[in-house]
Amino acid sequence: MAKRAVSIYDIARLAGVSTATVSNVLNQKGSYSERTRDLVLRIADEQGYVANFAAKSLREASTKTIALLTPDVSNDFFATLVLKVEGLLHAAGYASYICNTANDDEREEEYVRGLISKQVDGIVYIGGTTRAPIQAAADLPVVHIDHTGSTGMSREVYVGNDMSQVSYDMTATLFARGCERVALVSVSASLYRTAEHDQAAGYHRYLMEHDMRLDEDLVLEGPHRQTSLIEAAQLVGDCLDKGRVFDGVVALGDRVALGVVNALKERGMAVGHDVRVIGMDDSIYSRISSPAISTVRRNTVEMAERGVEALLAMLRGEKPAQTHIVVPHEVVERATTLGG
Amino acid sequence: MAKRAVSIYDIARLAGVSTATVSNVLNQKGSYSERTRDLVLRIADEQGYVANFAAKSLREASTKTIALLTPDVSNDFFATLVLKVEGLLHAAGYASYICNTANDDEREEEYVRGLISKQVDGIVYIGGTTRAPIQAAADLPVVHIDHTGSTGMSREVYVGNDMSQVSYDMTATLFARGCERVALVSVSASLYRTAEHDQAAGYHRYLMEHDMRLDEDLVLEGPHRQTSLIEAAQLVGDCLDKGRVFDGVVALGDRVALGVVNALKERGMAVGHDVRVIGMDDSIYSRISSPAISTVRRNTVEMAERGVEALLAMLRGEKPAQTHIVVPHEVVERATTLGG
DNA sequence: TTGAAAGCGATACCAC
DNA sequence: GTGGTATCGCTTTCAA
Repeated sequence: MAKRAVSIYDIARLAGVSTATVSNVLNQKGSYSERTRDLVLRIADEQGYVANFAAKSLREASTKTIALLTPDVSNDFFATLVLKVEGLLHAAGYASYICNTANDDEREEEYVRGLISKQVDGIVYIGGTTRAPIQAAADLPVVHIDHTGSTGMSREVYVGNDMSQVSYDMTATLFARGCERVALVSVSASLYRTAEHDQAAGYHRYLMEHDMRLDEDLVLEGPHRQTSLIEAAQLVGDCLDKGRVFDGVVALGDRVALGVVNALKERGMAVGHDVRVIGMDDSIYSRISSPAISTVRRNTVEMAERGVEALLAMLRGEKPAQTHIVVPHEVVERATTLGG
Repeated sequence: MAKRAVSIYDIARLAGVSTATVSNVLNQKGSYSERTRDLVLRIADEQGYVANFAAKSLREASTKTIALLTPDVSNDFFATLVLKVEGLLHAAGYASYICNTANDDEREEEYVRGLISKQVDGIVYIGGTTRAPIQAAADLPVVHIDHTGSTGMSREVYVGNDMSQVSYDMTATLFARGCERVALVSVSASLYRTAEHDQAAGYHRYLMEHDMRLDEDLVLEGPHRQTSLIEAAQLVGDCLDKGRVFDGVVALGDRVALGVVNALKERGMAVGHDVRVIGMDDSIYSRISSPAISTVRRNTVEMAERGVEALLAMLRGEKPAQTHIVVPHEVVERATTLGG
């Protein structure tokens, strides 16, 4: 915003017509002669007319803007989702606000208040967990992508994987490869992703279904919220130091898995043979590791597509077909479980 | 936006005062008695009043919104900048639009047109290159962070490293460690970062200043714009296959460096001894590699701070102290140049 | 086909 | 200290 831009009035005056006609032509609504259309369009072009969205939004009660709330865009899993969601929304004529909440409820509430004031048409949560419902008279459509926590809005859609099944499949993969004692490693940075208990649940369930006892000593959880890589390495190192024995590791996140692999390698263990490891997210971390880390592909592209699709439907006033969309995941085995 | 929210009129009516008074109280402007203030505030609170920013923006010709244009937020270097810039702007009361331009001029122009229509107060380019100037009557403040290309606006500030000096220092580091034939590897994905010729320039300059001939065979450039990791590995592999000899590699980017390191390891070369490698950005890629990759820390935090500072100054109507801010960089040596 | 005018919600000038 | 009212730029209804 800076110097006064040309308005619809200027165009109207220059074209010798009314603002109503100019508006009609510009929005291809109502009716007008071909002559006036060409005239108006020419003048608008000459004057470099650009519609003022603030005015339009005020009048139409719609800003064509969506807010993207994510704990941290510098996390590559979230960033990939943000990229894709923004792209799809842009293609549909919506602009996207980016808000980094740090998974902090207070911060998030403050953001949401501001966003409602800014009259966003909808909200997309990407990753993380929300504990507090939205406090507002507004009632806007909300989509949760790989995010837990409800807002209390009347229209919300959840998109994500069946996380319990994901960790179940991870655990199953290790046992299928011959593991007998499988540890679970989770650092709180993985909380950024979604509620931890869902993820641990599948691990527990697998053990129970196969008549195995849950050994608390093999459930490693880190407290910090930074550098999950290093923290995971420490957890595993400590565990080994205490003389605990395991031959498989379910790591809740590829970064965690990478830290685990590094720690095991340092201790001289043959990863993929002595100990098998599986991570999650199919991110760059699992691919660049040596040995390459087995992981779970969670299908971010489909999540983004289904989420945006549902949001656009709600914005059109339709009722989304489903409120809980489960995107299929897929175990991708690499050297850390296949050996070789 | 959804059901009609309470407006300043509702508050005025309920409080038995005028909208002018309500506005004054809410904005702490003008004068009003303590009694009316308390009354208005109480009612506003009871009604869950939230100011309508569209109206405010229309009236004040300022949206308190900034657009962040970046080629690709899923690139972790850019994402880190986006995260930091957004945080600082948020603290200053500005919301941020996120726009992924894919470094495509046409796409970028379309974005900018929309953003001007949306009445953004300013634009921050983060990474990449822009070839086309902004076509618009609007004149808004622009900040370029690690980005090349001017917009033609009257107020713009550039923030970044001296990229020529960065590659000069990278080259110098390798020679200082005893290298005698140093290759340059750049894949076009590194173009996302900034103009390539600046980066190559330092390499050339170092060779010239030290009376060395530039060997075209050792300048490896990839054409694609994806997975710089794999592409870099191929470039280096091909180069070795052709029997070319080198003992040092300047990789324009940590991902590129990681690809190079992987390729060299696969060929059985001792990275850090037979061949030394240095990357750039001090990203996660250089740290998780084994051996750890020497790199150049480019100081994203300071870039974000200086950039936002300059933008806020311009938004206040001040003239920024400098239009070209050079943020210092720093070579970080690790195993790939130190050996060991 | 075209236009006059009301109104979206907030601000600010100027009277009182 | 308080309030009436014009105004920001655009859309839309209704009449001509």
